[in-house]
Amino acid sequence: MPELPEVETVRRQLHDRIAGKTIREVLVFKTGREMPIGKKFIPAVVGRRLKGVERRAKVLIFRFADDDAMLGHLKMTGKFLFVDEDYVPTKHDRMLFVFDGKTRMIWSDIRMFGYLKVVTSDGAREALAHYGPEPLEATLEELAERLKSTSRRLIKAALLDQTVIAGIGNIYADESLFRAGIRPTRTVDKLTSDERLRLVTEVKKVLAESLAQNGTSANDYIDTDGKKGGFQNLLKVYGRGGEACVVCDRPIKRIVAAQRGTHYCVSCQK
DNA sequence: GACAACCTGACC
DNA sequence: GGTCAGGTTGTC
Repeated sequence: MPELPEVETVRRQLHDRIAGKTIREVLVFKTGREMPIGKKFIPAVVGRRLKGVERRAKVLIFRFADDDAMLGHLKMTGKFLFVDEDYVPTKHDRMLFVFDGKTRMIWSDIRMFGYLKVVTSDGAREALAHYGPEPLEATLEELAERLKSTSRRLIKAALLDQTVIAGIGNIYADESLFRAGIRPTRTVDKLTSDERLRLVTEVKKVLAESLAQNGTSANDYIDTDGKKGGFQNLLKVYGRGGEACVVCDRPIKRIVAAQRGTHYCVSCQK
């Protein structure tokens, strides 16, 4: 599913529902390449109390009372879903977590790219150490400086690089560039300091606006109640190749840049 | 940088 | 049959 606004929406819901609760039971339906842990996983989590659910970049951190953690990445199609007792698992469900008070949480993942893994508090710190600053927390100056250091790459590639700035993905990279009036194919070293500042300003704004809408359900993102976000209705270029630009009416172009589908307006973005 | 890989499904 | 999909990682 997810970029920062979607993962943060899920984090808040998870925290509200399971913080303070103990994992009583785990059923594993599908393991997969990223989860060879198999037998070790269940005893590593069952009986442990969750202090809360945190987020760093697109990673969910299920923090146990002793500061060890279960790290979760949804990749493209991962979902957490709270379900009733009579819920029947589907073919894409990977695990069921049963918490205190009959709270039942499904982890499903159609494409099986995601992972859950248990780490110590040090292990969590190490696993998350390489990420760039959180765009909703860092200052504009900090964020602009991060872009400057990435030199001659395409700006689109730099925005997608989690070690430069954490949490931006394909949707918000395209939307930020449109709002800033910058073509995705420009190289970072060719941007003026004014453009870098404008771009990170729009990164912050678009992420905050999407978060306020509980994220974007452009493909199959849903929250832990199975509900869609609302920001797909406010996208200006992502997924709109061939359609008219909302500003100038000329067709939005779709190209491949940084190996990802990339959408921009030839006329509004220089 | 580009590219393949990890996987499944939807759509043309 | 081919192409595409909110991600990441490891190869040339």
